[in-house]
Amino acid sequence: MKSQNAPALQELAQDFREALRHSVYLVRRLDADGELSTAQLSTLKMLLDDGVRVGEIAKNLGVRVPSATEQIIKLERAGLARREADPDDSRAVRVVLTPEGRDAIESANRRRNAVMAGILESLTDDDRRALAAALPVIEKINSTIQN
Amino acid sequence: MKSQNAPALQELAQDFREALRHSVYLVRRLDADGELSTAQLSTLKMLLDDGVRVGEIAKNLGVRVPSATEQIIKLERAGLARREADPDDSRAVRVVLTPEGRDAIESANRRRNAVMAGILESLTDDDRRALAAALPVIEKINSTIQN
DNA sequence: CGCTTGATATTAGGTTACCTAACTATTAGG
DNA sequence: CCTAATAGTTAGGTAACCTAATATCAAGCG
Repeated sequence: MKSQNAPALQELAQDFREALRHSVYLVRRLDADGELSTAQLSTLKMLLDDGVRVGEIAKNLGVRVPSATEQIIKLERAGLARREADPDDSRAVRVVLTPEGRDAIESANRRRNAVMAGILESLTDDDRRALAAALPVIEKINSTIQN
Repeated sequence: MKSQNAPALQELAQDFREALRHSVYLVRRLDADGELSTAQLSTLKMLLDDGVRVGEIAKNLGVRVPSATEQIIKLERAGLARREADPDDSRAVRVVLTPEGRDAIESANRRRNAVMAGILESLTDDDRRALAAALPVIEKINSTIQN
């Protein structure tokens, strides 16, 4: 079994990487609607559990702390997030969503989900089932970024 | 059935977009090994069918022509690709891989596939099966970028 | 208590990869 | 033949990442 799995693993790795690499461009296109950039939406979504520290945002996104800071400053200037002092640790900063930020997530998602739904609509039921079954797996793989 | 599918479609679109957005960061990490950037590997791979025009590369990647030109110039300077005059249309340019370019694809893929295979190894057989089943679907979705 | 070590975040400066607009060269159609 | 469309490049700008350096604060230890 091992000797049968080993080559399949390599091939799966190759094909999956290829698919993800292509998806990078798809995401860019989907997000190029002038609402929120991919990076800003990703950063905003981190704030849905209230009061997140900058370092955590960076870790969860898989970027360095200065990159997270930069995004947060942009979100703050746009009125979508706010930085507050951490009561427990005055080195730290707690980033919170503003109501406008919450709305912005909603709005960007609505529009982009509609576009994606339009694409998914052209698939077969089997295709959609296969996709749905793989999503938890993909998220499991994505979560390895945090280490 | 339609009325049952409609909400599921929205939810699937949302979840899939979320997964892909996260994957953007995973791909960035995987490709941050100093070999070839994501953009350069993607551009190089376009050249595997020999003699591709700049406009086609751009279209297939989902970027504008000047962005493709920029990548091609970098690849050319690195000795990985070459631009040749199109015999049929002297406005056009045919981009071809050099042997070094072919090697570079090989080498970048080998290393990164190994990392990805390591991640996939920690999954269950069912997970890998689900992932494999979804890959053609994802590529089908990705291919909508060209329009 | 005071000092050093480590952690948290920001600032500064640089790179990559995209974009639009403007330009050059060539083809094709009326 | 001349105008309109097409292919590509150049110029200039922006977004999002990075590393290195800095300022602040926390925590442990002599």
